[in-house]
Amino acid sequence: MNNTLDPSFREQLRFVTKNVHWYLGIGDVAEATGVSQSQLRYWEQKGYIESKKENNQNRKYTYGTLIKVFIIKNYMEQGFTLGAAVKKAAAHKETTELIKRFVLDRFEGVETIDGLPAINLGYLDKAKSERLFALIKEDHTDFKIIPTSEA
Amino acid sequence: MNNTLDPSFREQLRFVTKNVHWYLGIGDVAEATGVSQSQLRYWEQKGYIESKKENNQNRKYTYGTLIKVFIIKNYMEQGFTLGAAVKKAAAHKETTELIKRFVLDRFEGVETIDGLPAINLGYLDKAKSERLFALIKEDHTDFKIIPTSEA
DNA sequence: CGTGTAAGGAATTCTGACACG
DNA sequence: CGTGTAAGGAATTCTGACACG
Repeated sequence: MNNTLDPSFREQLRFVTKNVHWYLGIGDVAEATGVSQSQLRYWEQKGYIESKKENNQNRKYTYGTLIKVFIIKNYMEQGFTLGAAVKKAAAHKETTELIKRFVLDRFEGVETIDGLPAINLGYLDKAKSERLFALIKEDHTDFKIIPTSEA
Repeated sequence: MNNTLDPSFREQLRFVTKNVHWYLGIGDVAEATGVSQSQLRYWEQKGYIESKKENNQNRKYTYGTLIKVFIIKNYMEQGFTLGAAVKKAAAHKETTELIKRFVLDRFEGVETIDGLPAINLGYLDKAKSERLFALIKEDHTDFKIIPTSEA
């Protein structure tokens, strides 16, 4: 239908997450995680992490793999062996995906309430009698419920 | 019902977002957005986007810049000039940061409720009488409020 | 204004081997 | 088991210039 940007934040967010498929180079992953390039190649050879090689060229990593590498590294620093760290990291893999799902499902846009930026999270209940907002404050975020009638 | 692992998911998330500072190469940004490398260099020269050059070497871009580039490109495809597209893209810049703030402030972990993955968003009210959860379902996400006493 | 290209140099990544252990 | 390094080649990115417009 449209491959252009809708003015709505929500549509924008969906559009971006759906259409931007990006990868990181091995140097960027090594730099960000503190895990060496030789470690990354070895971990891949053992099947612990994955990379993509589009045209039989350089390795490219997803964001999920970047995080996985970082978590594995930290478990190793806690004393786990490489193999054990990999197993532990796998338990956390689902989290990022769930958060992404939540944001894509519930993010309706950014508004201003009481002079603060407020994330519109849509209807709180199925009866659609109340709307839920997340008010981003200086050092924390509060929820605020607003009856639909007031809108 | 708590699937809490090692350090809590929350701590893990904070730790990761706080400690993993990653960048993308120009080739990765070009590949992901469909904007050519020469365009990216020109846009930077004009001050529309930024890149970092750690050791006076190759350009590195943040995720925010990646998104900005993608949005600019799409506005241009809608007929806006480069300059106009940049201004429009700027209006969306804050969104990603706010969502990140919200997730870091409110994400308490992933649990299981009614057999579904549920994101624990902490107390709904200041009196801490109710907790808010986001239940991730097949094709949408519902909120669920649970009185603290039931916990 | 905005982007592409050819050119030569610089920085990055590749593989397979070998070292250490 | 897990990582580092030296080596030579391949792929990537750099800048400044020039073209088109």
